[in-house]
Amino acid sequence: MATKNQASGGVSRQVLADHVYEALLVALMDGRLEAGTPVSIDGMARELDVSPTPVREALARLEATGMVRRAALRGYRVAPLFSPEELADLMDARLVIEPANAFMACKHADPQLPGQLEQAIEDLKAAPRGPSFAEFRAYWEADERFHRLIAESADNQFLLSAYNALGGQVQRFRFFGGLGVTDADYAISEHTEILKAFVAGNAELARQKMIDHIEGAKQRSQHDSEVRS
Amino acid sequence: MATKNQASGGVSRQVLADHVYEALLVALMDGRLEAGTPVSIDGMARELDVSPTPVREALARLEATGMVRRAALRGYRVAPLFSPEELADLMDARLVIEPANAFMACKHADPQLPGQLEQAIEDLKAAPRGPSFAEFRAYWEADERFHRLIAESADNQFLLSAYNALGGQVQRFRFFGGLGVTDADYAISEHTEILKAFVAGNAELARQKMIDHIEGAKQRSQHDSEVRS
DNA sequence: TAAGCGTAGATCCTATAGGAAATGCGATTC
DNA sequence: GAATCGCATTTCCTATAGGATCTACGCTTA
Repeated sequence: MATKNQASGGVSRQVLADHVYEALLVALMDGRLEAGTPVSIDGMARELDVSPTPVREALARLEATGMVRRAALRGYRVAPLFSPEELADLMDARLVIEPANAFMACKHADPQLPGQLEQAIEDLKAAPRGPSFAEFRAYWEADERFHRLIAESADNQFLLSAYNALGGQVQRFRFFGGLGVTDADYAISEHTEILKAFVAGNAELARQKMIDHIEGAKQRSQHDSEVRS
Repeated sequence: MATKNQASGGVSRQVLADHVYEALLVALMDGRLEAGTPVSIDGMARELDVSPTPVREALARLEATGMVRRAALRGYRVAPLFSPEELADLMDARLVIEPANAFMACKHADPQLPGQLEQAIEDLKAAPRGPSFAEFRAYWEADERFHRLIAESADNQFLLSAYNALGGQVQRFRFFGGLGVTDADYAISEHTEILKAFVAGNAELARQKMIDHIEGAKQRSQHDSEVRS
């Protein structure tokens, strides 16, 4: 996410910290690193066959996403999975931010946006939905891209930061580790409704459809939580 | 901000990275590190007489606040000051998040909250307002505490994260470097209005007063931007 | 005069080593 | 039997060193 490979070149010896970040992300999403597990800097360095320095930097970045937590002089631990209450809180927070994003993005009326949104929906339809992160990663990225496109088109870097900070956008998908994606059909349908509002240029409708979508996701996530427990 | 000193002990040998973080923060707020200036890891390490490792970690944390930006293999640079347009965007983002915080916080009706808010207002009145960060730091902290108390009382960790992510709460005050605080009287008055709504337990009024406050701050910040340019 | 190249310096990135603190376990004592 | 103390191991934190890359400056050449 935060890293981007430079366009020119090709191989472009990537920074090690990026590899470590990626490896930790996959491990977290697959559920291999369970909630509460301590993440030893030295240990992880041995496991990935690198020095502790890039591991330290990768963990510092991960901490900002909320995936791990740091206690001074005690190291990092994997953040706990969301409780149903926290998941509901996350959706409430999204209900504050994302409808506003949709409204503003629709106001700006970027002519390229509808096409990009449609592409994201198509990718969502095509993506596999298996239980391992390697499988549902494409789904996650398509879903994320849809919401991020809207957040970016709102053209307000701070709202974008706020959206990013929710982070739960990432964490939410940790639930799918070992389960697979469960709400694809609903999500595709609701995304399409939002797209329609954008095509029509109806900002107020876009806001409302976004509300509908997130409230739907909220209810479905509650159901998933109960299944898992 | 993000760091907390452990309660017991007292001296509690702080982590060096925290000192570096603090030093960089002060330098940024005072305007000693101007926008666009490269922040050399090795150079900063020499200047602060530490090794590059804690500097690297401090910069990684600062990057998450938006105060500095990192280009892979090229190091860090001080993020540019906000343009008037960006400042307006920041206020628009606050208008999305903070009124919702106020509404929810008032709904929760923590009996301790009004007293704490009043204390924050009193501190705001008492704080000096000079042009250097050392002088107006107390003011900044009292203002920050007022808004943060409300954000925390909303009792939704994600909205709190979103509020933190704005970060502009910090950056905004970079404008006061060399100028001093300019809108203290207005801020105190508006904060008091918000407090009244909390005391009355009127959530809808709290939301509205927060809107009034931020819109006021928006207009005043625009004025400051013009003065500075 | 302007453009291209090469070298020197600075900087980033990674690895390694060592001191300090924290955790865990066993022995001792009340 | 339970609690406390002490030691060993693990882990974090910081410093130092070296290789790789980028930047800047001066020189050569057309």
